[in-house]
Amino acid sequence: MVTGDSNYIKTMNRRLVLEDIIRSRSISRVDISKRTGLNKATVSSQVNELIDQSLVIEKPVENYAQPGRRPIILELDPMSTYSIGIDIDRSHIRIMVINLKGMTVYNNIHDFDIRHTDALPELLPTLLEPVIRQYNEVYRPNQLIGIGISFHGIVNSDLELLYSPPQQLDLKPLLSELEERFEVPVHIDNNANMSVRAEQSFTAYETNLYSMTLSSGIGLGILLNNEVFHGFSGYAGEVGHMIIKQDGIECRCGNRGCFERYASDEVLTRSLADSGISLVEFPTYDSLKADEKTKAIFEDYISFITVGLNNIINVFNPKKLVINSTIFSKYPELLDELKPGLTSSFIDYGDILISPLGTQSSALGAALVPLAKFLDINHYDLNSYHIAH
Amino acid sequence: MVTGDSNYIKTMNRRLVLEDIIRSRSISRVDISKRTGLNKATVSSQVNELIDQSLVIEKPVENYAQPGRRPIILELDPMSTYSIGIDIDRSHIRIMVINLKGMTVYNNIHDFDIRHTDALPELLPTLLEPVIRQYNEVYRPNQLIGIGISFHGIVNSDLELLYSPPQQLDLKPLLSELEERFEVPVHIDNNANMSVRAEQSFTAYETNLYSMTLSSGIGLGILLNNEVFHGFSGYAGEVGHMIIKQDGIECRCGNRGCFERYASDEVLTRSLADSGISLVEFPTYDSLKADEKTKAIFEDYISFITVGLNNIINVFNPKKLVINSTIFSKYPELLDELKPGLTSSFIDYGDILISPLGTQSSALGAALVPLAKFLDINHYDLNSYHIAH
DNA sequence: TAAGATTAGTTTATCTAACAAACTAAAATG
DNA sequence: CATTTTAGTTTGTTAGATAAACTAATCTTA
Repeated sequence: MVTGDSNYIKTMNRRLVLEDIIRSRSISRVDISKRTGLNKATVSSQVNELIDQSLVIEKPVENYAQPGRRPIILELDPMSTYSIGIDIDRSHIRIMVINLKGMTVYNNIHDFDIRHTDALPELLPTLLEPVIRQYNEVYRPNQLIGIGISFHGIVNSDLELLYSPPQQLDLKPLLSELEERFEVPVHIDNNANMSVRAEQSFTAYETNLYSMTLSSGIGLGILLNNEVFHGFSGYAGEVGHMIIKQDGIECRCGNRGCFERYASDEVLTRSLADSGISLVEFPTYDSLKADEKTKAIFEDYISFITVGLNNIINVFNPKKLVINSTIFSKYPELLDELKPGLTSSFIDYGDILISPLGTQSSALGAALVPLAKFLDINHYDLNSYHIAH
Repeated sequence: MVTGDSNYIKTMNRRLVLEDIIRSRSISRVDISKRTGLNKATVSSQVNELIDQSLVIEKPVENYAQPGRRPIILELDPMSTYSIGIDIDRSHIRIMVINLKGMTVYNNIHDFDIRHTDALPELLPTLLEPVIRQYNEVYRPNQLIGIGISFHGIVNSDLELLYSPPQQLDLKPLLSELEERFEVPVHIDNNANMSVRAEQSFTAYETNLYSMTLSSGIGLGILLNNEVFHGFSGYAGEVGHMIIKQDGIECRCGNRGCFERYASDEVLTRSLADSGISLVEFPTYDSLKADEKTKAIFEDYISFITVGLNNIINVFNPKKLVINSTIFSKYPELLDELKPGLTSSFIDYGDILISPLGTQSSALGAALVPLAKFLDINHYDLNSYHIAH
């Protein structure tokens, strides 16, 4: 059992200091002391250890006109370490490299076929090898601190991947292959779970945050108390399989009337395609609504999304919820049309946002996991940073 | 901000010790040391303070045949303090008194009419006065440590009660009236939230636990990390207003097709009444299924409950979920008929239980809140105790 | 029944890390 | 150039955890 001793409080206070440096971007020792409530001496000793560990660097302050000794500005050392995030969806593999400050320094997409998922233990090292070789030169040698992988399927507590059409894959061989090859920890999780971490770090910092991801299916990344909520065996957040219509359309899961059979981006795209409309050409929202048929398709889509959101909101009463959807990114007007449907007497929420990270969110979130583990911090609030895409 | 210092670790370790004494019921200092990992000396000093505070008593061990010095058995002092829990539903007020060990020492029901909710600031003191006078004599004087009240409606973060038909009541006058009159803290919450605390303490100890309460409406008490999850403004767990049928039956909340319009105990009871059947006479389940009409009513009920449970399970992936329902208590066979409906490919849960606490759970949970606050502990695991009903 | 074995709980000395207060450092101000 | 101001460091104190040595109390066995 975890007990309280001197080691415990030291780790705890180290975390407070480090989290504050990250959140503030640039901050002096005194200000950390004021903000955290820790004694100046405590902050000094903690900071000096962080500098010894090459995590934090000191910078002289510029344009300072107050009397008194100038503060020494503390920042994360961007040249300290780097982390790799990988997102594996049905047709692509995205590989991202981010530095300690969460800045994207590499971002590349490879074609992939979900049917060849079992080839990943050979494919991934091949793709990663040149990337790692390159960044080991940019940074101090061997400063890769970990790899995070996002899968578009359930990653259960036995480290198995469950995906559609109902199929199961043991991920342990892939993990050990990568961990042995590159000698770093490898973290895996579902894409919605990885996304919500990225949204917390880059979009909207909340200790409790929810990220609804609409693509081929619908998943909800749930962040409670700065931690991804996985449930008892890793199946939490499978909101795509909430039943919103009894005896409705058949779903791959075996039930009928699942939310994702009505409101996923894939379903909408297919409905539009059946009417001869492609969103690739990016028609304006007004032009789409001009056509009676597509107007009806969008209205249906909105009404189903509203039902799902209504259910999620009634369960979680979220302060903030982020929607990650290509359709919503293209047509933010949808959000305004949806909100009037969320006004029943016993419903309440703070804000619903459209993700600015889009399809990059899961790879970004995946890359954040090793960083947070390495730094031993609970949250990684980078909202004050400018993000390089 | 909460920082780590000597005071912090002392409180933390005190909590570990006290929680272990409660969970074990009877335990020696050495065993606490072994179980928590705390040093023997630390446990001794913590325990001695708990004894000084009259929370713990020492007892000689009986029938001990091992060599060596006999352990001194530690237990909570049942005569130390008491707590009051009140449940206010649509037609009754239940008042319970429990001691430090969570044992029920008083349990009484008064008639009440929900339409007179605004009369509570006068009514409650009148009902409580004689109870408190009596128990101040049984225990050391003035050892009431707090009052918890469970309401069958949403208690939001502004301390307002929202209930059906849509109505709003400011609870602050009631709170201050009671706190001034009896000079103890008063805690309020929704009935499902209070219930889930009681289920954790008495039915199934889990750090994450869910309790679905079916009565006039349907609520989900959500316990995450030993804490009731309220969401951003107190509206979390309103699963009764999940929409399970688009354009379905009109609900008091303003939407259509809400879960509780199909699966609440009240709805089933009314459907049966319309067919001339009353459950008060407690017909056997077989006799109910013999009649085609009632059989169909029950099948509908099960199918709707299954949809709601499916949705909750897909969101939370619970290890344990407790159903609190008069119908399920009467006919536990319903649970077996329901489970085959929860077997889709992407669903997983540990166990679904029927509450053994029944209609007492919310008052019990309400009484537990002041105890846990007073003891400054995170969980109150009384599952090893025999409960006196 | 007395010595030895065994286990429970206490006492003592040590250590760690936080803290308060006194200090030094380094700047603007007038 | 003395004064003021603020940042950061050094020093001494304190609380509480720990390990190890101790005392207490009991059973075992010769």
